[in-house]
Amino acid sequence: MNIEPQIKKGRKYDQVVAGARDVFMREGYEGASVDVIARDAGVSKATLYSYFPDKQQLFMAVLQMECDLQRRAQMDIEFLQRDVPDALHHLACSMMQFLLSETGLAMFRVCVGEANRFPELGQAFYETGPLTAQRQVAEYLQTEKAAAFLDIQDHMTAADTFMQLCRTDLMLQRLMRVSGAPSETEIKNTASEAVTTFLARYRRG
Amino acid sequence: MNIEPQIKKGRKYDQVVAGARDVFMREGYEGASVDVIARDAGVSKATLYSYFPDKQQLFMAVLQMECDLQRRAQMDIEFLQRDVPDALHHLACSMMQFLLSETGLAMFRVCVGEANRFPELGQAFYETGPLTAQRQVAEYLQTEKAAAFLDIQDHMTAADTFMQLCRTDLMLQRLMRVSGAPSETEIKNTASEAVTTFLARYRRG
DNA sequence: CTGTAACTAAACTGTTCAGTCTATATACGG
DNA sequence: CCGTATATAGACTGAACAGTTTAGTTACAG
Repeated sequence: MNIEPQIKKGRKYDQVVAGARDVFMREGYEGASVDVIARDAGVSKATLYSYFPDKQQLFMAVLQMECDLQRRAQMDIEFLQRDVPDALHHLACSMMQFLLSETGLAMFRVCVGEANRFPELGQAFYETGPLTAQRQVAEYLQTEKAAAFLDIQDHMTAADTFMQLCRTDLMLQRLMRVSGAPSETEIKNTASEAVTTFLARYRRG
Repeated sequence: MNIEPQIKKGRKYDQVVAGARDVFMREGYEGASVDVIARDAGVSKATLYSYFPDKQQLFMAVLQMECDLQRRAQMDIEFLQRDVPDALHHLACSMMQFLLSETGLAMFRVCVGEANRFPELGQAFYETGPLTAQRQVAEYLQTEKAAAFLDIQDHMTAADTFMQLCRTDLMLQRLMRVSGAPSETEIKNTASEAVTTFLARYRRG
């Protein structure tokens, strides 16, 4: 009888994925050696290979888990009550917080870097990550409250614009290792900027 | 006496860089083997190593050259005469054309993927690529003609917004290998969208 | 206490690849 | 036509690393 709900067989599954997550995010896909992953996960290589047929499958599992986590975290719906500009600002901040975090950047970096060699990887990431987020934003924009305030024809395009306005130069600089983690106020200012532009475009009347 | 201006010693320098360019852009940094580069460049491995001390230096040279090329190409100033919305549309199109091209994507992909292991690489790319482009846009926005039409406080921020509006979901999809090359009209539509939003925010009055 | 399933350390295999080296060939200035 | 510069093919070294195998250990159910 098991008390812990085991996602898959064996007690060390989570441990393996957690270790893999760390190493992949730190070193990228090619840079991460399976030996190091096993060591970091506190698990033997043989055990690792009893859970996953190969390195690529392991990586996909990590990615899937990471995207799920973020999706669940984003589902903060307390912000539906605020008035629209406020809600958008809140949304922009939480989006940027993730995009600019080490984890968010690392995932993006690895997927971008490896998309050529593993197209299914890039596609999986695109769908569970950015596309899902875009859908969530579009959904919000169709809310009664938002629709009363905004004049939008194509909700997916508008959502894309909004997200794009959150991915500013700040993100590029972090991606390219030009600068370190941005301050809280930097994020807030950028978010305000994004909301201002978005509202200039889509505010009703 | 040489007729061709040789950038560095030896007649095969350009050949090596050209070959390296192709392979790196096709396979990424790790994926590109030096043997393949040498073969593709029509040069022996020993020759290659007589020009460059190691793989990384070779890669940096390729990157530098590519950025220079694009910078020079962007310097199309015939568009200064058009009225502002037209000029912006033109600019957006030419920007997207590059960002969405195989070359543009490949450079971005490799730099992003490798920025962790080679921080100086990411920084070099950021400066010779996106930052330089941003400066050019900001410069245009300070033109008499543009300044008369637009109400901008912070030109670099405005330039960033403009560029960001050009890097839409289209680019993300291409980066992640979700879709193939976009059609001319897709680019034009997206550019129009970007210009509309930009003008909504910054048009004077 | 026993049997089985999961786990372990570590050696092993086969491959890939950066970078070196050697012995040879071509080109070109003087 | 000679001598040096540069080029060539391809063998070689040494390291890294994915994935396998083996022989032995732990944990736990019954």
